[in-house]
Amino acid sequence: MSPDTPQTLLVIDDHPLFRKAVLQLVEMTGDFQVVGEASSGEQGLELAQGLHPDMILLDLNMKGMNGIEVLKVIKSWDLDSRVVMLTVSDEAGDLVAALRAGADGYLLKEMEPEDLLVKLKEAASGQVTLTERLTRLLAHSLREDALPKAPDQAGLTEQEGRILDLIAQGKSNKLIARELGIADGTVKVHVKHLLRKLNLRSRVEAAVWAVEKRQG
Amino acid sequence: MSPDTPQTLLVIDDHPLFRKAVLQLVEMTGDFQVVGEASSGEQGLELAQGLHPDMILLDLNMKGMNGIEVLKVIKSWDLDSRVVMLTVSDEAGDLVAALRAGADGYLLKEMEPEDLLVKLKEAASGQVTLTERLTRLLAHSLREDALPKAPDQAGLTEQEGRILDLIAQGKSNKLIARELGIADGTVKVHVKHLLRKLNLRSRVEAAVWAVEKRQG
DNA sequence: GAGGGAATACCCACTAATGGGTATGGTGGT
DNA sequence: ACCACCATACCCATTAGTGGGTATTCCCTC
Repeated sequence: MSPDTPQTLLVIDDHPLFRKAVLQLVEMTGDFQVVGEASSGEQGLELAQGLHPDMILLDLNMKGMNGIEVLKVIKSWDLDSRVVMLTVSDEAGDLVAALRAGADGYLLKEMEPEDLLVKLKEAASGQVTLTERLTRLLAHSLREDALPKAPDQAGLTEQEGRILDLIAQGKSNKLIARELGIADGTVKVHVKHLLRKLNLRSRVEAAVWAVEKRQG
Repeated sequence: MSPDTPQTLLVIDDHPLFRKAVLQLVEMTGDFQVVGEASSGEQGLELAQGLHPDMILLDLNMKGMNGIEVLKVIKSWDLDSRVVMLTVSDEAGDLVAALRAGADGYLLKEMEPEDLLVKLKEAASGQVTLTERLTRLLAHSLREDALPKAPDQAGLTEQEGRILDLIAQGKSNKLIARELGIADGTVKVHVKHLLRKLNLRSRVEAAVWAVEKRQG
């Protein structure tokens, strides 16, 4: 946490030109010292394990192992290297995946070099750093996540509710039909309707949702 | 989206002193016009429905209906009011809940008044705004979410355990295949095997069983 | 070192189950 | 009379589950 001693840095990126650019940028100021460069995920893992750098700059899109896989392995080692993802992707999914896997930062290559440096220092001091736009992406993706998880059972009719219960017991349409004394095809119609109302795609999703709601 | 006309603002907070402070702060500049104040969630809902304000400042911790409940109701109405949560809580859970429920911002009462104003304007222009520290909290809570995954179902191999987990998330064989990078015929084989080992008759039963075990 | 057994992954072919569409009737309530 | 709910029927495409077979790898044992 002392900003006095330069932080050791490992750069993992399969684009040599980019590695060189980072190296130049980062060593101009005295804040970081690049102790290693890797041109692939596999090589990066070796170096990370050998060098225990304070920080690792990790490209997301690489040939061979992609950045998320590399990140997971590094985090599973429990070194205390901070790992910042650096990528051209502004896909919400990639961002969420990276954070779930334990990334300490997620920055875009298209950033201004000065900003990049600022963000790196933030990450070095233990902060999680995202760009403004990514923060928005994140919030947005959370909401998308939330939609299918927030079905409103209020919209279901009694019969649909009963059938949902039976689905949540793992029963097939045929069994449900027998239990309710109605035709097999009728059950299918009700299932179709309740899936629509709950905004779900299959009886398995319905079962999972119902069980989680029942218990959670 | 025009920053020319002042945005109408509704403040919902059960602390009168705080409402007054916001009112003063916000009306000093010409950016917002407070068109209503509510001292409870219930009253806030009435006013929101009647006034259709451009923005709603909503306290999270209130007697009676809490802020999240109020937020959900407002968002279910599909007015196009932007809602910014304002709270003393820096609990990650509250933050995530607010974003999932559709909050357009989440700010802390302990912020500097000037910063608050800046953030409000950001939110007014359609951005999602979080403070720096909250961004970190968010990232952290995502990681916590990621942890609870425990295979090791008795008798199941690793792969079978992984696939059972995915079934318990409601996924189809095709999706599972893509996620694991294997053919979907192979997934079927694993499903067949795990159903046998667990003495179950369908993936729905498997999903129910896994979810119940996970939670109960 | 040769077998045997698990685990993984793939293939083919076949049946059952599921989900979507459309359509027809019969209720009961407003 | 209209509307929501329920029940049924039929058709169609996709998905899921079963059975058989082949292959490779790794590990254990004789």
